[in-house]
Amino acid sequence: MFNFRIKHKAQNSQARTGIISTSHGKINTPAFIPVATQATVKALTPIQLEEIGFEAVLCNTYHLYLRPGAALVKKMGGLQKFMAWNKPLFTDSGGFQVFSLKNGLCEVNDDGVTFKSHIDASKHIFTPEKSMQIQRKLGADLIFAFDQCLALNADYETTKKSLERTHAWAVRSLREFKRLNKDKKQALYGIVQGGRFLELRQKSAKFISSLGFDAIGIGSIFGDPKDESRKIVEHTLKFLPPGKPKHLLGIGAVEDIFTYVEMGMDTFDCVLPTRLARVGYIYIRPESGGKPENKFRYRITTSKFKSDKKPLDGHCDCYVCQNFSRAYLHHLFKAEELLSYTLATYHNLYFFARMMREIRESIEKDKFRELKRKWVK
RNA sequence: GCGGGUGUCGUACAACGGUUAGUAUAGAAGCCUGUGGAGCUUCGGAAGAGGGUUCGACUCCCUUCACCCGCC
Repeated sequence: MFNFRIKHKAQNSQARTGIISTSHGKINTPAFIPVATQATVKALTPIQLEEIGFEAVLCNTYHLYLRPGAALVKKMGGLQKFMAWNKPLFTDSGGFQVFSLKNGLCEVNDDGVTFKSHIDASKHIFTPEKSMQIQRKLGADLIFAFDQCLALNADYETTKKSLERTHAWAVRSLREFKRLNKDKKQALYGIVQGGRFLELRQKSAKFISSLGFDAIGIGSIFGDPKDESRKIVEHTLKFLPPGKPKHLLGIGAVEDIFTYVEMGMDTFDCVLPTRLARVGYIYIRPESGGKPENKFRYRITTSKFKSDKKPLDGHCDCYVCQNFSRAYLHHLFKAEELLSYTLATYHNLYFFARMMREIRESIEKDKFRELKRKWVK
């Protein structure tokens, strides 16, 4: 099942709150979706994710297809059962991972993408149909059409060609999805591409909207340069159906989230808080000095924290900040102790969950602008 | 005690009688937006001591000190 209900629209911006309903429960939007690449949000248990307050995570089709394999996941009862996450779940289509494979490990033609596994260099092919079949076997509630991701600096002709391909793949993805999804268990996001060209983005937005996807994702936005990314998303949104959920793929810088929530985006997935946690970046709230200039974070590994008794963030009420000092986290990172990953990830994700909760509350009280001003000016 | 060997960044190793003594790792600082417990960038850091040979010694010689191995 799938349903999206808009709860509240802001008065002086496009920001809104809503609820995405799936077979595995609800997602209150705007929401940040942590990435669980290999069917795990690295270093955390599902119980911890729930405790932090997340209602959905996103897994990667590319990784799970290569290992342990979609058939195995299906045999184990589906992704949710396999990873003990009994809540809404997304899978990415594999398009981006294939795109980001290094030094020509992949080759794209109109049919699909041929690529070599980063694990054992074995050869594989992804087509829109194959991506749908794999995502069906994995069994996530919310899945993505197979698209071609492109670098933002690609020239017009390249982008145009790529967009035509993505559109053809969108049609094929949807057709295969409908064939497989007779029981309506899953919902499919179409993906808008078009690189840095507003004209192509517009064309893509209109085309993808016309196909009848359950929801829309916007792809190939990389956050920087900010002005350009903002213009692209803003322009794209003008041509998308207002009543459908909109997901911004791969975006997760704090400043960007405020920007795009204000424009009307509903969900975001990003590796930033988790990946950065693993190398010692700690997010801090504005009350503690977090601001766009420092990207709301600092590095706990710097030697000045060696004997700092304070919590990671003095204005954070998460489990980590209530119980551990910066000195302890600093030590764990220096000693490469496993707990460092868990504690830093827990804190960073808590930071995001709380921020999103505050964003939702502010929208419903018509105070999003004030909250945004407090965070990003 | 005798014989042999080795002394080079914190650690492990390298080269060479002649520009600025190299590499790895550790250290310091920074980067990461649909993969990355990985990776990348930058910086700091060394000839055991003393003497001799030589235009010039980390390199060759001597003394001394330290450590290692073997023997009694």
